[in-house]
Amino acid sequence: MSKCQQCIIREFNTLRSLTADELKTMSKEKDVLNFKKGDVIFKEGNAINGVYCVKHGICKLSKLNANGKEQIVRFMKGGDMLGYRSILSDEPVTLTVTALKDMEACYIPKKEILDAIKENPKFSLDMMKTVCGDLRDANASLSNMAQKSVKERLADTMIFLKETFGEDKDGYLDIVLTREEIASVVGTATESAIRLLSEFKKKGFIELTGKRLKVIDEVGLLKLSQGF
Amino acid sequence: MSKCQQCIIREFNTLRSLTADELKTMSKEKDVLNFKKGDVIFKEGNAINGVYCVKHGICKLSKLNANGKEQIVRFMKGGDMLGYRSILSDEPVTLTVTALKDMEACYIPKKEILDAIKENPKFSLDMMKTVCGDLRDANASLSNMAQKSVKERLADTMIFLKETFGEDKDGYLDIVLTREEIASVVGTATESAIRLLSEFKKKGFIELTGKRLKVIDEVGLLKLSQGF
DNA sequence: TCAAGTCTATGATAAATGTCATATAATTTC
DNA sequence: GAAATTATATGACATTTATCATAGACTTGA
Repeated sequence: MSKCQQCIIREFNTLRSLTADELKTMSKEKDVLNFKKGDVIFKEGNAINGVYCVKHGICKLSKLNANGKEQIVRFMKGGDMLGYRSILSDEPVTLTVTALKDMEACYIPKKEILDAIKENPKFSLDMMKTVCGDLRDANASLSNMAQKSVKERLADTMIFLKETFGEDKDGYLDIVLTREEIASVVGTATESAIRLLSEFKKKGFIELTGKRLKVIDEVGLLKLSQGF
Repeated sequence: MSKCQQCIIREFNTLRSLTADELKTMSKEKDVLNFKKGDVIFKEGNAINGVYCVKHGICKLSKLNANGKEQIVRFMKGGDMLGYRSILSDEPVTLTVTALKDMEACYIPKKEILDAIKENPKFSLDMMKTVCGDLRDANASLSNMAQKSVKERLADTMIFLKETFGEDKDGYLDIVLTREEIASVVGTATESAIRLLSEFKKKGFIELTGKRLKVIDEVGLLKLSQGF
């Protein structure tokens, strides 16, 4: 079984603040889980008893609204911690998490995290920074969602996906989404997203090959996202 | 000078987890500040070196977007803590805070808060719960903003204002907002907000007397907010 | 491999929302 | 308290966005 102490991904998240001893106990208590593309890791309303430390893969965090439509609230990838909000606030999860690529994640029981918070102020503060960062981003998204047009938001999304997930050797985004999922990030109807993607392609901002997507003119997209 | 130990408001926020000793030091270090309606407490981009524990009054937290429009992200009232995100993540503030009513708030230097986090795990965990709660709310707002119509969001806002700020003896909401501010909460144009308020009034959901606002049919508004 | 299902694309149209113009009401300032 | 400013209200219209319909492309599974 892999040891947390040797896990590289740990350097990218709050677990970096743990002591060697704490890591050892965590390593003993953790489970290594695998998920296939499409697997649901947990669902809105579920009670979970641990956090998931993502090693590889990508997942989406979404909320189902009254009329059955999915709103993607954010993505997570290697290094991110899933479910910490629920654990920390001792509430059921409020988002559904679905794998978008095959994933490997370590399940760390609640107790380990809460103990570490009690014992290790550095970890505690680091954890707070993570939540605070998420909160800052959520507020920024809220403001954008409220005030930008669909076109501007789609441009934002293209840039965000490139910056967050990078490109493969051919320059295509290293994340594959359906048009419906793109629409659900942007907060619009699938048809509207499709239409605007075609427009972006026509204007030379992006390239489309099936579901594969390449950002060609990031500066242009940036300008567009700011309303020019 | 008032003592934190005897402050009732403290019972409503994370400071309730502090020990008597911690409260004593905090009391010594804090400043009591007063703000008039309209005063800006801090601005997007400012560096602050402490948090504000609100005793009385109401303020709005907003973000200015590229085209100069204000987006109200949330409100705070007695018991809430302002600026903690910036302190915890050691970043400038990302929101502008403006008093909507005369306010009294205690300014607590950063050091006191960070020390308490290091020393007192209960406070630390309580603090985390607060941030996590804010994050949950922000995600929910994001999803609503993306998927609900302006009319639905306005209905939500009316209910939210009633639940959060209550009513005076005449049944009017205990918060006074301009139409522009209402629009800025909902995320729409001022004229659209005005039009829909008139419609709500005509349909008997609310009563309008100048800026004073009364919710008459909360159930009706709730149904409307869910798309009926 | 083909049939069924899903996804993407696009036109036509409807509905929602924003913008501009204008008028009146309320508030502020001198 | 009158003039100036700001806030509210509403009409007319433009623009954006959603919805419905249809068709072809792509996947998937028997």
